[in-house]
Amino acid sequence: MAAQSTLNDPTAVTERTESHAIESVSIRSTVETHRDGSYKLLFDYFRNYTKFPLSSTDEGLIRDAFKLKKVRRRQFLVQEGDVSKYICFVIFGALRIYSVNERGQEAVVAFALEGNWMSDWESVVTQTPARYYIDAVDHSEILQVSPAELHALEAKIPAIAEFLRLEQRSVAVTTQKRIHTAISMNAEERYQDLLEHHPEYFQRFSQNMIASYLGIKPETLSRLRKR
Amino acid sequence: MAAQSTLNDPTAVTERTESHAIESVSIRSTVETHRDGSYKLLFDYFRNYTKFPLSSTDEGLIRDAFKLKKVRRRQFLVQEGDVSKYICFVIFGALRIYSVNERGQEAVVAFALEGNWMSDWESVVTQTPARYYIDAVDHSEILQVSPAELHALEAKIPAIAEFLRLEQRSVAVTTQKRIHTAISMNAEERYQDLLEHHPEYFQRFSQNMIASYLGIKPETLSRLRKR
DNA sequence: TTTCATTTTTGATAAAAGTCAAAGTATGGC
DNA sequence: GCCATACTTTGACTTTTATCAAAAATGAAA
Repeated sequence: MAAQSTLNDPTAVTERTESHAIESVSIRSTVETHRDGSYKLLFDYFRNYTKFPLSSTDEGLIRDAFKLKKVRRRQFLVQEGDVSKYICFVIFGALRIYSVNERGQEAVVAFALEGNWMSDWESVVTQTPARYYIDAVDHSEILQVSPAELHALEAKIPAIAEFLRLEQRSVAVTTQKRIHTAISMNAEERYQDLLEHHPEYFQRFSQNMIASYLGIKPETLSRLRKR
Repeated sequence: MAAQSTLNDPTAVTERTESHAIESVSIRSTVETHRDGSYKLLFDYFRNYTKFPLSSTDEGLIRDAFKLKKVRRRQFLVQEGDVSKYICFVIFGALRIYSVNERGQEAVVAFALEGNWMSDWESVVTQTPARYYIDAVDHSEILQVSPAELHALEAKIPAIAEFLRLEQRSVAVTTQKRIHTAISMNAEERYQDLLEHHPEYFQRFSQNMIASYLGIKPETLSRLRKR
């Protein structure tokens, strides 16, 4: 399966991580501070989301496991048929995961912005070929970790173990809400729901992508917006 | 959120647990064997799904944590607004989780048959009022466990810890597939998809419920079936 | 078996969303 | 700043699905 993390249910956490994302963008002039800024967002993420402390030793272990990667706009991280190796944490930029059906129509399953996680879990976990594409909507910087490395960290760092527990729950909560929205609301209601819960998506993603996320055609979204 | 477990991705496991479900039904004449038969399905479930052994001591701990409950047709396990206390494992029968919108329309989020798990995870995990109703579609027998007890078992029994890891993943995989189906397929395609992946639902649930699960009206489902 | 309630089907019509084509509008790469 | 490309909007029309009403079919209880 595919999943964007939304551990941003607790509002306070989201806001803190997002402010750090901005910080990491503003200092990305030198390689060294940039690196630090990138990992700092991740460390703060673990610290804010769980109640466990994170020592500088822990930080070192995390730094070794998570590889920094820069991707340009439209660059693929995963293509359909690949066996996906990594789970991604977005430092800045935006990712999207989507499928393409036999008619060539795209369906956006999830977006990920700064401080969100993104992975084709089914592929990563079961080591089967991905059903989805993951690509960068904007120039982005991400941290990649393999499930094996993450599992190894889990045994050493309680904050990571706790994170994984909460993360999986959060994915389940988020996806279930989306099922509910998809099966019980019409196009207009889904649009209003997205406006309410993810107004930032409208700043960051094209109408085409938003329409695809809502499961409607761009023309229909355009008409909804006119009202 | 709400989630039906579908740890039945590995086909072999599903088939073994389902055969046990039938067994437990056939021996439900005396209280003692019935009890044993019920728990046996759960033990086998843990054994088949993970590679860790389960000692008789472990079985005793599990027996203490999971409470057997019988529910009659249409009986509610959770009502909207309740703070849900338990995670359920279905021994026999069928459960359904659904929402009711302001117009009184129901939307079935998930079904659970023998060997499946059912819970309003959001409510159970965050101790917030449930958005959903869970009720029995048929006379059913279920095992209930609180998240706290399950967490306690996790520390003592590796098979349980492994189960929880895999279970959460599985919920995520299943729900993600459902999102994909919901946003990228039309009514006919969703119907065909359900026929292919869950033909048993058509034996166990009314057309009304199936339609609701597919996000269409009963009249539309009836017309699709005519083809 | 008969009866009553519920579920499913059918038909006519309405509303929602999709399709196709074309005209505007942005915008990112040079 | 310009151009080519991609994105968004608009209009006319089609298809899909919902709605409403009523008739069959089913099935559970007396």
